[in-house]
Amino acid sequence: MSDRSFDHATEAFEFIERLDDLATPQDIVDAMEGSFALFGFENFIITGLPNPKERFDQVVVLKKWPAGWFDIYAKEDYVRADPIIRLCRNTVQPFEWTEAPFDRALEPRAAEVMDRAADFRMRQGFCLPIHGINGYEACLSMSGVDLDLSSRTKPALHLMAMYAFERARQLLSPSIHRGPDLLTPRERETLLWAAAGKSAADTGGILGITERTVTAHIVSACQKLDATNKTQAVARAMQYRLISL
Amino acid sequence: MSDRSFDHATEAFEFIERLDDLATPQDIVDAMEGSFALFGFENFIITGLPNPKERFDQVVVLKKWPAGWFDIYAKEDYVRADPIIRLCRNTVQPFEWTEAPFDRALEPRAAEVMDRAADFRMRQGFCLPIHGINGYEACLSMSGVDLDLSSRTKPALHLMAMYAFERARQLLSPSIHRGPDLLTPRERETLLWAAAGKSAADTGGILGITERTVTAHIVSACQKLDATNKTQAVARAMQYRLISL
DNA sequence: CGCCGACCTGTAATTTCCTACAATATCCTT
DNA sequence: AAGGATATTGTAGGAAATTACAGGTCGGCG
Repeated sequence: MSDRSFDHATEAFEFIERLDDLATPQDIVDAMEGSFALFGFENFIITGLPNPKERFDQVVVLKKWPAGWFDIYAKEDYVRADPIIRLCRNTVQPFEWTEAPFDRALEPRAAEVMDRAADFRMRQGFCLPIHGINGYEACLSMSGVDLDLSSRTKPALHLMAMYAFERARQLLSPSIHRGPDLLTPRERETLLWAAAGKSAADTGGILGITERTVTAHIVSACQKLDATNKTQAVARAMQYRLISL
Repeated sequence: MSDRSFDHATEAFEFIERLDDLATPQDIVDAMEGSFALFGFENFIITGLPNPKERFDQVVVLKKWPAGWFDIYAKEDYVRADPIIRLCRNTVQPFEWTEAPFDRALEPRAAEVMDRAADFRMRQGFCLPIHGINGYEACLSMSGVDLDLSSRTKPALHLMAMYAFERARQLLSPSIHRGPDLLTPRERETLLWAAAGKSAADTGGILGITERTVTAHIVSACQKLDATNKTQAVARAMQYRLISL
């Protein structure tokens, strides 16, 4: 789309100025809908990263998604398979949906979510990972059929998205308390030593407790993280940033 | 500061476009100097966060600072006392220097660094914390005597600073590309399944090879990653971004 | 061609992990 | 005072991982 005629730079900065006057989350959704539409976007969502015990709908901040698609996405738990979400955790820069890699043969669920999204007019997309003080926080993913994505418009969208998210955070701040408290301190500690290559006996010696107790904490963490063993528990804890090396 | 006549929005986006053509870190410094001067800034620095064992000068990425001030700042180790740096670690949003709190009575070193900076024409400032995948990464702090800081110009500066940092990162870190060769495809693959909670036997079934062979790959990866066991190997591989979930 | 590295497989001994069964103590909240 | 979460420890057996031995094919490169 090259024949759209509006000044994306001016639009972006005016959008940001308007944000301060918005009083409710719905106002932000409306403002985003209007401004993003100029770039060809029909849908968007601002969502956090659900840990294994959270449901997708618990971490969604704002959204304008096609009726039905959200229900399907939540019901099928597509957030666990979505290659967009995965790339979000691993990059800082905004990216187009086409840049999120997945293997159709090895990851049928990934292919499924992308294909079904396309059925809801979410064919192309642009995604903006949002990183905070403790790393990955959220992403703003927007999509449509005929997008205006160029090296000139992307920074404008980037800027708009950042400030929209920040405004949403301000308005919703009391309700965004998402939890580093999934794991207890002991569970984090034992996982941390496990990630450092220590056996349960080693960790017991380090922490001054029995090997058996260490195992108990690891097992408890495994249950909370929905992991089948220590290795997966460590991987999950790192993935969800419950521990950091 | 209010009667400057240039279009900050256009300037910001043109600055970003120019960044792609810059080939050396010095080019970026020159470009930043020119564009930031339009807003009244005379000095700026992009610096990482030094851990207790690192010296300040080891983590500076780019800088245009007054002659002498950098030496003083490094020699006095002011980075440990600087209230700007402290606030940087604790906030995501850009802020003015005046917003960084410190207690003149309780923190004489903090007062000292701010006072001495002012002697070098660094009286007012604007600071942008940069958070990456693993949390706090760096900050871009810029300063001058007579700044153009309004709710209209701040987002422009914010945008320019972000993209300038990202461009500098691209130019300065071949370390982003280091790595994918460390592990062989099989080693990555086996670690990936291990991170997914699969046993060696499971992975063997998935990959169509023997449990013994899977173990061999894991052991090989452990040696390369200097890990004592599978769990640590997975943690290291994730830490160094050799595998991603 | 010979060397090297990736890839593949085998046996066997030892260590570590995982699970299932309990049980006690503390702290905090209702 | 009761209930719940956290932290602690025990026994014991089967599953898995780790280590150490040894050997095979294949493709690229000097």
